[in-house]
Amino acid sequence: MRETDIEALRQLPLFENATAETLRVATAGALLQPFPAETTLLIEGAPSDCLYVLLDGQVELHASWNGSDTVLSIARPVSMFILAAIVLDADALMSARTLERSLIAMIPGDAVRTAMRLDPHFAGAVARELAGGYRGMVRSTKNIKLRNNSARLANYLLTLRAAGGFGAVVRLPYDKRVIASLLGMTPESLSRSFSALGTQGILVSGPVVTIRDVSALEAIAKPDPLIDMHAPRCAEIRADTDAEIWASEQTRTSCR
Amino acid sequence: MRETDIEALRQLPLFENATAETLRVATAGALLQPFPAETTLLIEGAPSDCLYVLLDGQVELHASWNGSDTVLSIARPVSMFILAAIVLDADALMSARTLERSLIAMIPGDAVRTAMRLDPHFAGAVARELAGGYRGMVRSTKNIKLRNNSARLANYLLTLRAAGGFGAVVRLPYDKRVIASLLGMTPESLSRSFSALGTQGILVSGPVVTIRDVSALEAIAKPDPLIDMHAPRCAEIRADTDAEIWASEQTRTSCR
DNA sequence: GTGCATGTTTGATGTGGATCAAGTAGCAGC
DNA sequence: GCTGCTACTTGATCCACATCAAACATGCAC
Repeated sequence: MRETDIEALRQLPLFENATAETLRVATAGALLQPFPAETTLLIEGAPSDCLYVLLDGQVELHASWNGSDTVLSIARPVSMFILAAIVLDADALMSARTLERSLIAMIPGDAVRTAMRLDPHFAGAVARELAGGYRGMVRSTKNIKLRNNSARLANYLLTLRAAGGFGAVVRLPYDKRVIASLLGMTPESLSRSFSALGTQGILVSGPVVTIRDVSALEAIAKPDPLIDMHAPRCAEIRADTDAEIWASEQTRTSCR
Repeated sequence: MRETDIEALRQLPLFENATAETLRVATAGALLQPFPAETTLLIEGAPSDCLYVLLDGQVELHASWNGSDTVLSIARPVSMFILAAIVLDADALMSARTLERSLIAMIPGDAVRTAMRLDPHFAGAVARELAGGYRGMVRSTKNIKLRNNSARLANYLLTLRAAGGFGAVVRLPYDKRVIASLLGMTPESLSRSFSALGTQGILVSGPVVTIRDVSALEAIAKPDPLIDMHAPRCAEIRADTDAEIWASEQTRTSCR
């Protein structure tokens, strides 16, 4: 990777405050590579050789069992994935697939682990990143175990609205079938849940959703700060399951 | 806490290889306290003041939304909980409640974060612990999103069997209603799932389950190493969601 | 434009599992 | 023993959601 490309990695909270030396060690042997859409980068069960950093595009993280498949998270720039597997040098638990043409940095796992050993501050940053990811998964589990399809969809729309600056119009960031799987339902059920929301002032036109009555939507969603990320925010969502980092960052730095 | 009590914390992978100094810093101001059964230690949404280490007993980690409640994990000795919240100095996402009389060490969060800053090796141990917890949550999410009630129960029984040395008889470690919630179903459904397994050579008598035909059970469970922890193991399960650590440890040390 | 693939919606139907309700078993206290 | 409490089971019913199937849209290749 070129020097300027490596600097791009500083957009990650993980490398934000890293010393030049740590960044050099951590990214030794890293590659920057574009991938076409619909490309499988990693299959679950495979050893995790390198940490992936998504610089541009979209990557779906999914898993399968017994012939069926579910989307666990979607990475959006700039974010990384399979950090946990890298830290433990373990097999990946998810598969990764590009949804669109994506620019991805691949950092050898050894380099990351070496940097953790050498730089306590970096190891701390890794720990905070993983803590955020863990909490994202806890939120996701609560979402799935406690809420029904309508409530999950309603909260998802509120999350998008918050991420998009609280406008009345939100744009669905990926195909509805992907959203359906992410929300733990079938595409048919998502479609029906959308039309059920039609009576509550939600208009859907392709990927564009218009929210005419936020309080009606909230009445269905019953949002909860311990599950959702609807709070006013400064940064964009980077991935559905590791959005915790900025949430705590934000608290500390008062949205600056 | 007394010197000898602090040594007990070394049973945690987190402190296993910590220097005496790090252990001293990390546990500064820690308290050791017994709690009666059915005691709420922590309510979700509360600031996480200290890291809890369960030395004896059982603690249920649960969460609620809109009047309903679900068990997310159960901590068994020796394990810790709410590490992620401590690392980020964030509000707890789960409530914690003792299921039986429990002996618990409470370590101030500041001390843990200070130790992370001072000792890179300790920060690395925290990162590995969190990585294990994250992966446990990923497994749990896959379990819930991909499998039905029967498959979840069947795999749960296989997990207990593996943890108990692969004997034909396993003992349910907690009340069935707790297991039901942990597995994401109602007590009624758990009861019916158990009786459905009766035709497959599973006998249930109170907390004792006899597995007469493992392959029949496996045919229902379709166990998957990327979801379950059925593999032969040396250590006991410490908690349902952070059992990943020993799995990787074990790989490295060949079960020694 | 036509043709074809892919994604989405709509309709009909089925079912896994929740809910509601009653009954039973186990156990502590007396 | 009896009483009361709690956990669990069993039965009847219901409903949220999945499944199956067909129609409909959208976009692209040509």
